[in-house]
Amino acid sequence: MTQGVGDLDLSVGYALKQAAVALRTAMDAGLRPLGLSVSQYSCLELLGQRPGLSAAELARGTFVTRQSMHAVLLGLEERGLLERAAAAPQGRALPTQLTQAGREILAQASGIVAAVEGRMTAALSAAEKRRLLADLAGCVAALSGDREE
Amino acid sequence: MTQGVGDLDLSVGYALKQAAVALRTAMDAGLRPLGLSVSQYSCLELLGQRPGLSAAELARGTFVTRQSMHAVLLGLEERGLLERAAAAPQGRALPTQLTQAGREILAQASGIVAAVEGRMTAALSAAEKRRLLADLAGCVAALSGDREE
DNA sequence: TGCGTCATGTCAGCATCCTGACATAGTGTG
DNA sequence: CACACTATGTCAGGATGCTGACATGACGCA
Repeated sequence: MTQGVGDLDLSVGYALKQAAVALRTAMDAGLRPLGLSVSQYSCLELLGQRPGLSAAELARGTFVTRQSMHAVLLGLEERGLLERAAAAPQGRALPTQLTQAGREILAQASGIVAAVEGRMTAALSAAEKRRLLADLAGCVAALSGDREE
Repeated sequence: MTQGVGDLDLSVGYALKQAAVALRTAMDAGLRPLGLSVSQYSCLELLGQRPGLSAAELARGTFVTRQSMHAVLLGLEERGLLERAAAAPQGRALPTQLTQAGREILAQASGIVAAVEGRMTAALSAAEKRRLLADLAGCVAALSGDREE
């Protein structure tokens, strides 16, 4: 046993990586006119949907480390797209909110990204989309949670 | 119009990114004992299945740029895991091949990665796996090929 | 033959993201 | 109260990947 990976064309992992790269590339190209990176957009989008999140919460929501999110936040704050509380109202977490400029650029970016995602899933019916979502969620759960058995 | 992305939990792109990150993290953890990064493993795996590929072909096969692959090849060559032809037998492409040491470490790495992928897709039947593969391939095709009609 | 185009290898610079580490604030436990 | 533990923000260093650029070799076309 201890068989290898086998034909790459039959590997879910290979296809997953390919799809993720294709999506990231398409988003990057679409967002470039706005001067936003995918990471910056992800941060804005999450913050737009859930105002007041802290840096650590934003990091978990965008699947990066606190340190990476910290750098992203510094850039966005310098551009005036978001504001961070100067002092922590509780604990050490500093709540973050979009500024008016941030909301405006997010609206544009969100439309662009929605178009990209729409193009990506155009060939899928609503039911197929839900199925794909469920499959991906299952893969995530299988990888992150259970450690042996 | 120009609606935004909407609820992230219903976004295929969000789930795709999450799954890709989870897979990469799991592979990274599994390969760390061997001293291999995911990029290095990807290169070795592709080279093992298709010996003699050039750097540019390896780059396309692992979804990175030629420049990134160049750096990966330098590291693997220095470790004695692969050999590159000194001169180009045709054109400028330098064919690359695994050394014996490369084949040995690839065998171990491939087993580890296969186990990770197996864990990821354990909940899926063979038919569901094919369906997921087809869906992902469809997403890639929809994003990469057609530029407006 | 000469020229334009393309693919490849390579160098330089920049952005992103990671691990490791440290200080601080809250919480639980003896 | 003292101590351990966790969560958060932040700094430092290194690894990785990208864009831009340049030179070289192969090919097609006039």
